[in-house]
Amino acid sequence: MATDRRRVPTIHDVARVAGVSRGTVSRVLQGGRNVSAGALAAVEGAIKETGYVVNRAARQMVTGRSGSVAFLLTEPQERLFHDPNFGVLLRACTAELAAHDIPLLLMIAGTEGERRRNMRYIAAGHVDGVLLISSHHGDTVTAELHAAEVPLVVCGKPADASARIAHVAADDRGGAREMVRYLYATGRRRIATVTGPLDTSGGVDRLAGYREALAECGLAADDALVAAGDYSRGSGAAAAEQLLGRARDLDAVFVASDLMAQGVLTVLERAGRRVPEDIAVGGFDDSEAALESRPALTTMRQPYDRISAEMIRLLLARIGGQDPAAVILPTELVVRDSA
Amino acid sequence: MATDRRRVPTIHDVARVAGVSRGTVSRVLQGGRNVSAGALAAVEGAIKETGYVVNRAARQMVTGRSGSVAFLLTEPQERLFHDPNFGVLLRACTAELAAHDIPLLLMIAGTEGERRRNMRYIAAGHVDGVLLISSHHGDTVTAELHAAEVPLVVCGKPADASARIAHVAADDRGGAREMVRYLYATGRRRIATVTGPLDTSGGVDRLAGYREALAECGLAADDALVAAGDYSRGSGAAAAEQLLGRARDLDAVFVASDLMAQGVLTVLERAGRRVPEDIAVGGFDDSEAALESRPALTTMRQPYDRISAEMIRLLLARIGGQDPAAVILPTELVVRDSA
DNA sequence: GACCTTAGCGCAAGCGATTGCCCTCCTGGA
DNA sequence: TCCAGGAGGGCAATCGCTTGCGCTAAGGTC
Repeated sequence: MATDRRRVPTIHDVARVAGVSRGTVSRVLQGGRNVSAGALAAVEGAIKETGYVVNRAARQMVTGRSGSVAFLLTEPQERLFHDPNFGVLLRACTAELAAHDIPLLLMIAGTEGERRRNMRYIAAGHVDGVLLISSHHGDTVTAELHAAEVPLVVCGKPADASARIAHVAADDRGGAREMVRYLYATGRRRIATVTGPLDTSGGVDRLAGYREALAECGLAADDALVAAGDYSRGSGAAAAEQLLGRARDLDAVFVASDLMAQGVLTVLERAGRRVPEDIAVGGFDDSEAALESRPALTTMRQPYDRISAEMIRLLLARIGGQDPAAVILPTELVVRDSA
Repeated sequence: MATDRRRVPTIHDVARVAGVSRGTVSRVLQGGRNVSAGALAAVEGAIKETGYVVNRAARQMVTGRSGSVAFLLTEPQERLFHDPNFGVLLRACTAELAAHDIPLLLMIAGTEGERRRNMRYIAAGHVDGVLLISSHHGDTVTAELHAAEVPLVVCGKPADASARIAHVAADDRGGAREMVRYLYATGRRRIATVTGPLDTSGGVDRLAGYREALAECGLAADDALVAAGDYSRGSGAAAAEQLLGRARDLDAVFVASDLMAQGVLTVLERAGRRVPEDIAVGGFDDSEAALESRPALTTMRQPYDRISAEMIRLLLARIGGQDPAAVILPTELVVRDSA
């Protein structure tokens, strides 16, 4: 505040004001072990008085910890922020980390060059850990980070389940299953699906859940009722066209993402099929898109707030030396107008 | 524990391998002034051989520069990522900074506590500069950062034009003017507007551009034709309801954001007004939303890639000690189906 | 009262980079 | 042959913090 100096106060200034040594001040900063109540109070007072804020660079030099973590996106550019889920996750992670006073570095590895630069940065120890948002089976980032022994938590199930990689995911299979059973319960018998990309766990698992539910309901699996998408709106529309062409009698479709469901809805509308009267549509995510659609989308909610909170918890545990753990969170059926 | 013994190479290792002193290695890192060609080659070889990466914390200690910048959002939580513009800007800034090898810290100051924490962090010198995304006139963040003499570039015109604050903005007034003149040129004579929040420069300037264009076209200003929104879809819908109630004869509406325009479109559809036959709708932003809408939105494109590039350029210049500058970038009319 | 613990805390050694200072050479002009 | 001038590069101080080491003094035990 009114410190005439433009200089930022250091631990030394605090020590002088408090009448103790720098070591003691540092001990207070570290939690106050082995510090008398008197010294503690003096130091805390001095910190307030001087407006001291620790110099993270200096701390990092000796501890080797940067006190920051990376939020690494390895999706292709276009999908990045078009898909509202990323934004929601990013915001939640930022807030969660802020509560721990840990800044979040946003890293986007769209191109190969960016990927390399970011890996270099991470491997150099500039961050304490990585929150990885990527799910494509082909990509090597997960393996690289794992090999580099960087504390890592992946959002979604990593492709290579054999490696013990900490991750947090929604219960894709269970969620899909519940949605399809719901469609069945409302009287639908020709239930199609638009899948997510099948080189992601989410895509695969939701399809598996769909099939499982069909079997449980005693409905025959029919490949004509399965169309692939890539989570984008456009791919949802394309898939819907296919389905309409292949199975004119379908009366419901489970779409593996809300964005794709929007595409499906527009195609159905254009084709003159009423939703939900003629065809019921169930989405997945409960993103912004679900509320925007007309009719409002019945969907499976992914608990992004809990997902991000768990990711942070797991990452901090990892950084603290604990073993990698995995968390699968339940989804929740949100019934609106489309089914 | 994963505390492996393979130590990260330091400048010392590089010096040893290259057969020079640490000082010389550092000189090479700083650009190679006063270094002979032979030493330079030796050092570069040694860097490659050892896989050396500078320790930014150590560098920061002596230079006082962190080598990172903050991307600070002070908008209320909800608007944050629902509005696709933020995402676009964030992505572009990240990419632009990455090209300079500067990591971006994402900071969200939704609540008062977050605001304080972030200000503290910034004031402590943990970042070299701030990209501020905020436009509400009431907020004090801009002033605070300016007072703290932190290199700062604001996206959008700062409320307090008197302070010399570096900023980059689209030509809101000119863009609005062009859109309204376009609507006039296509034969519209009862042109309404849905404004953005009037405590932001964008909101105010687009309204000013609207009025200016009306005057130029010889149309009378009519308060019944002006409804206020806050850039959100919902507010656009509400504004459209108002306008329909107040001026049933309107034949065009200039909406100050694409998101609001979506809201307007749904209301018009519900009211049985055809777009563009009965009523033309012009948006602003050319965001994702413009393409999603039905009919596809005619809108003014904000050049986000250029905006972000300019923001980074200005910020780096600021950090380098140059005086604050302002850049206003032209918008571009994108004609689609709604007008 | 002598002897042990042990809590509290000062001391100072680094962490890895930058940079001012100075010492060597080398070159060229007188 | 000498010397001035300048380029190249080594040396070491320095940035702010953490932490192991060891000293002091306050209790506890017998």
